[in-house]
Amino acid sequence: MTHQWHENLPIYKQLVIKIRQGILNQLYPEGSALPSVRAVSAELSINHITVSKAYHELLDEGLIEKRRGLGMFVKTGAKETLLHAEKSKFLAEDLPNFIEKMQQLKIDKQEVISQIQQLITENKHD
Amino acid sequence: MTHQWHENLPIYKQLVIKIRQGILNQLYPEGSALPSVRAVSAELSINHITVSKAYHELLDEGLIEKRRGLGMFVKTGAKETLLHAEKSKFLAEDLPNFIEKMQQLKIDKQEVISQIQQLITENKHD
Amino acid sequence: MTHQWHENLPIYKQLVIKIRQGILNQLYPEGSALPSVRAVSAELSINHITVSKAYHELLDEGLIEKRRGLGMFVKTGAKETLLHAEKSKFLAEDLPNFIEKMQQLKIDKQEVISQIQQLITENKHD
Amino acid sequence: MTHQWHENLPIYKQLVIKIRQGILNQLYPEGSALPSVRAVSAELSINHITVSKAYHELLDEGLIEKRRGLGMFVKTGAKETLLHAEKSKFLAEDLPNFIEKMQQLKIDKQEVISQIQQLITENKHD
DNA sequence: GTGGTCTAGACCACT
DNA sequence: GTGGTCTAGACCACA
Repeated sequence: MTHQWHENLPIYKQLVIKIRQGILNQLYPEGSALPSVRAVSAELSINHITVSKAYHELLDEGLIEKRRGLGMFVKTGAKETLLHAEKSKFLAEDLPNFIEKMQQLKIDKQEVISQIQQLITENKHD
Repeated sequence: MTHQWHENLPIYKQLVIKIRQGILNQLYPEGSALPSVRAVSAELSINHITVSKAYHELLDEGLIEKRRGLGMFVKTGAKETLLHAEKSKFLAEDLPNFIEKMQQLKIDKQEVISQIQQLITENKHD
Repeated sequence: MTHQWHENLPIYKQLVIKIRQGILNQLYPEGSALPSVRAVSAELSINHITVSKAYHELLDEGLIEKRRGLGMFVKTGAKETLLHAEKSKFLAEDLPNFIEKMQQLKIDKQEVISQIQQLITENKHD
Repeated sequence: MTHQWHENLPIYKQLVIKIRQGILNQLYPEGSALPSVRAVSAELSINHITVSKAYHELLDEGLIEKRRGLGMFVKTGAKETLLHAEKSKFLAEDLPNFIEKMQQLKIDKQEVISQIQQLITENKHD
């Protein structure tokens, strides 16, 4: 929310975000192996070091672990950790920022609320 | 590698945002002069080139104008222009992003809505 | 003590160690600037990325800070932090390991103690 | 980038160390057979090649020998050889390193000496 | 001037 | 096969 200038983000950072989402989406379930550095670098046509940098960031966040000679694996508990962290951040930062901006711009609250209601009900399958 | 893409906007960008808010808040009413580059750079202990860069960005956005020998002034209509632009951006980007994130994290919609209701009613001047 | 195989350490890691010592030695007093990435890479004839990696590790440890456009600076309190951390590690890991090894190898305790006494008194200027 | 150069010795190296200690401890007396590669790899859930690598390192050090069709055996004299080698290394490397670090961190020598005295006397069998 | 990112290609250690 | 490190050289954003 705060700064969604996703475009100018360095490639490795975009990768980090994509993988984080993959963990949340069960695309990479806990215990599963991430695609190898080489595989990703080949698939996306980017340097392997760039991929490695992304994986290291996830390593530092404690979301994945290295098994030597085998590759990178999603840690057990990673999804929960992530969900928790992002939820906290959302409630502590994004929500207040959002509301503050809404007020500053004198956006009609009813318009916002109805949009939220509407979009939520559309995806009732959640 | 775990680094700052949080509040680490470039200084000049932070300045731009602060001044934009100043225009919205009437801190810098239309027609008024902005503090000189020298003054700002001294007060914030930053390079004058950084300040200059911020002012140029505002110039390019058409929010302020240079009066030779006198300095930078807020253009008439600046506030309206700004309000319009930011509102559009809010509705087209921030709101959808916000909602998407809400859903992805399965945040309870009622909690969010009630927070919005509450904070808005506190500031009855809406 | 544990594994002092300093040789096989990657260059960037050796650099990290050298700079940590520099901070302890007052070679890089708190608040002072570290030599620029380029300067170091030129002086040691190593790739600038390698230097950067070392600086990042110190950044992550909270020993140095980046001032944008200006370079890397030793944080205030860095020396104290370092000293504390290393002392703790020494007492909690190195000392016990040392003693355990001494016993396992049945090294004469008097020999060790006298060596310590001797070497310490030689450097009385501490 | 803040990573593991702590206890993250390669697995085969950890094995080598463990077996060396086993020889010193009489867990593997001279002339006795080491557990088979298969047995070790199964017990520790590691690749048999890793185990093999460890055994080869011990072979190269002359501490064990291969008896064709029977497996690996601790050589006669192995314990003595080991004790000698480790003692030399301890006195030539570990002790000086230890003392140097002690001085650099300005650790009180009396504290260290008394700890040594104490822990040694606890194990009166010295 | 500073650091940050990326590429292309090489070599190494571990399993 | 896996990841880790390094080089040489390029381009960019920030101050």
